[in-house]
Amino acid sequence: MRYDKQHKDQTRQRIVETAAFRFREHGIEGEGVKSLMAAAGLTNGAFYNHFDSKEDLTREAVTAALKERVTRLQQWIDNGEGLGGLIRSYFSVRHRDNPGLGCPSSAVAAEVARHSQAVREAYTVGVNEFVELAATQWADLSPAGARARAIALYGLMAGAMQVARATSDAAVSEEVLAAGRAAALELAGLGEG
Amino acid sequence: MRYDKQHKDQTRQRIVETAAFRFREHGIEGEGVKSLMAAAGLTNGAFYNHFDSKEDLTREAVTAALKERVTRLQQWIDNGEGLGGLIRSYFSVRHRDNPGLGCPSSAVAAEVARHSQAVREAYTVGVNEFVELAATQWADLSPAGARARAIALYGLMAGAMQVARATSDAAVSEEVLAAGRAAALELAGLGEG
DNA sequence: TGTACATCAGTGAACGCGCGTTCACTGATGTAC
DNA sequence: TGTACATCAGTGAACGCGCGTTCACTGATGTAC
Repeated sequence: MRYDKQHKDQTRQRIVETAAFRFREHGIEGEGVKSLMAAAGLTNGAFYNHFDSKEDLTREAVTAALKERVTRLQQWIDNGEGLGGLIRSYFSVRHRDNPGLGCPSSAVAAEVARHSQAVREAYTVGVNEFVELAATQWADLSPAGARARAIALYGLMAGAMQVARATSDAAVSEEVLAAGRAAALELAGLGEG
Repeated sequence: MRYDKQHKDQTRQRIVETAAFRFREHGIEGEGVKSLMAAAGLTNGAFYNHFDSKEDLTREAVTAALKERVTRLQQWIDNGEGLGGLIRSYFSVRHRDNPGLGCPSSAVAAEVARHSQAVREAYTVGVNEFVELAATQWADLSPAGARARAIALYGLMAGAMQVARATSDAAVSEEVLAAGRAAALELAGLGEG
């Protein structure tokens, strides 16, 4: 079969998005090329028409997932809810139970740390963009102070979400979400808000 | 060969400790039974004299690693440094660069979330012990308030450490450590301390 | 207008490899007699 | 005291399986003439 002009680009994009989702759900190591391609509606062989290696795709998927999160934050800012909106949506049961569409750091940061320089650079760029945008939300702080707050908030969110997901006891897990939410709002200057 | 009475227990203990170290270094999925046993000075076949499965060992290794962290915190409390000592040692370059002996949550929490109920229960018990002990360090708060603080502190530490490890840029990584440290000390009521 | 050929995204079997697990075997030492 | 046997932690080859990757092939459609 022969395809129209944008077909290959669309397919590639679909693979990246599928990977961004499934890597967050199953871990990067836990998601094989064959099952990933099947989820994208293709067979394993086609993978290498699009990417040099799984590592190559990993880099792109990390970039895509983090870029999507920056867009999401921008939407919270645009609609006036700002960090409060982000934080409340972050510490939700829905987010906890759906890692595939959620925060990449809470899903794969520990794995990224063990990946190649290229993947880690993509991660660093993406996180930095998020932090830079979030830092604009502390009007009363110096740029450096706001950036430090944004980094701490980011770490708190990613870490607390992981603990909430790893916890087997439902009550403890919800306690973790609540404690994380409260501390995050406080960090954002929205305490008791 | 035949061995003295405690030999088997000692070997088993050595395997658990080796696993607790190597799972944190390479991830649970990233550390195979063969290489793990070699690191413990044995061959792969002996593994099943001691454990039913890798999952079984995982449960024990998670328990052991978290128990060790509780002991470590108790030492900080006993020597009078308390949470400040813990936090400063946590956000060190040494801890960042040596995950094998460090915080289990920053290394394998995301993986634990994808493991069996038994592993997640072991994780929950261990984290709970740590949180309970840490919560004793907010003398001025209610038990519930102190527990929420302890949980948030724990999440912040685990998450920020992961971001610091995944970051490829040395300056950014150190910035993450510093921001995490400052926010953690503040959460502990030791701001500017 | 009709036919032969080129294109190329996608197929699916196969590669070597490492995984978790199984199992027949080893061999140093304790015990039985 | 000496010999035969039992014990059992550990060995290492082998199992089936899924991994990431390679590659000869397919076949619908565009292009050449």
